[in-house]
Amino acid sequence: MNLPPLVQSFVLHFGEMGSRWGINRTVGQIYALLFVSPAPLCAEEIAESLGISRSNVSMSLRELQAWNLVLLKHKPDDRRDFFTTPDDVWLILRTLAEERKKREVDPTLSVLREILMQRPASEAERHAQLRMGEMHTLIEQLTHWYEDVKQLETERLATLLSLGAKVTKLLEAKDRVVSLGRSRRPNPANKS
Amino acid sequence: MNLPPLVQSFVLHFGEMGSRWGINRTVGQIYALLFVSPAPLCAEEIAESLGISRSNVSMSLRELQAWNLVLLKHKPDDRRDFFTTPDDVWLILRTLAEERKKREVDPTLSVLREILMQRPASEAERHAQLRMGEMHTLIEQLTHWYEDVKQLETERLATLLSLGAKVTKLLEAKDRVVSLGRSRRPNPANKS
DNA sequence: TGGTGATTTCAGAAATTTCTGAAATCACAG
DNA sequence: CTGTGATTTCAGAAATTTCTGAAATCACCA
Repeated sequence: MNLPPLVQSFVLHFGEMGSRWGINRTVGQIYALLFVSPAPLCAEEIAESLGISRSNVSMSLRELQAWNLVLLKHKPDDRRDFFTTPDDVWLILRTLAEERKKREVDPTLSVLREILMQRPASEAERHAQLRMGEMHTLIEQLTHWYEDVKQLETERLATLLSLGAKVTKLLEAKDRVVSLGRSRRPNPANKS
Repeated sequence: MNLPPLVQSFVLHFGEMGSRWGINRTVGQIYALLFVSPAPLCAEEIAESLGISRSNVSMSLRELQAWNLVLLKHKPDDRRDFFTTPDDVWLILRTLAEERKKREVDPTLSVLREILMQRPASEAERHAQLRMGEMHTLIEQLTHWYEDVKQLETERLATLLSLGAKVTKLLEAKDRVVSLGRSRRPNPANKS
């Protein structure tokens, strides 16, 4: 591997991290390299910089493309493909979230739903179903929240983030104002 | 593997999922099994139900303990250890978040900070640092938000979730109220 | 059509991770 | 102490994942 020291530390760290996720080391390294490169790189350059085989690069790029994490660029009069990452880190975050949801959350939800449809044949199964029901409910709540906030423009999303828990203060205020007298359900956020 | 069919599907799915995360198949399966079991299980029973070796169970339980994901129980007059998961799925979620942060986010932040301290020795390094700076900022924002909302009681957290993007409506309302007479253009980032 | 270079595929090699059984350790009761 | 059973450790076996080089494919040009 033949890279400026700063870049090298970053790339190596992402390699490590990659293997701690589902992604493998090489994929992580390639991504990191593309992320910090001032200009798009072609496969050959990547193989060169990271000291890995050309074919490995090809397979790993394919993986990254499946994740929608890289962009393809072309230079005039050059038929090689060049690769980058999107500039906007928020966009990268969104993509990551979306893809992980697709691969991890959605299949889990569907397995849970399927199991919950079935009729338990024993006491053990009945209890198991209850537990899975709890898990299912939780995941659905999280998913709904995600589907909801992912619609927000980045600027609003950032505002929301920076407010953090302080929004609950707002909620209390709102409850005081809005729900004079007629709250249907005992709502945790309106201790008056 | 000798389990009621519903439980078996669940356990197998979590095994798959486990390997898609950093956790390995067996660890995922054990966790799933404990999660749905009506009563705590001892290592022997786990090995038995999943058809894996006793020593494998021992190592995997140790891994789960390192993640704070299992609880140890004891029966009177029995010196074996029995294992369960917490009842409260929200608590499980919190633990998971905390541990993943500890293992994935914190080290990344610290690598980034370290790199950002250094003085770039070339144009390429200068650009790389800029990019890493963007990433660092984003991760910090997310982390702060997390540190903030994780303090909330579960009930409040749930309320917040269920509101989702609707809180931005509140924010707008608040902006209208607060900024009466001040700047015309409501700036989303002007919390006092 | 054949030539050129870029890219992908894929079978097997290499590396890594996971799993096991045997031995070691531990905790406690007699 | 000594015996008993539970638990952990760990070296090597087994399984899985990752990586490579050679061959195949592709896209374009003349």
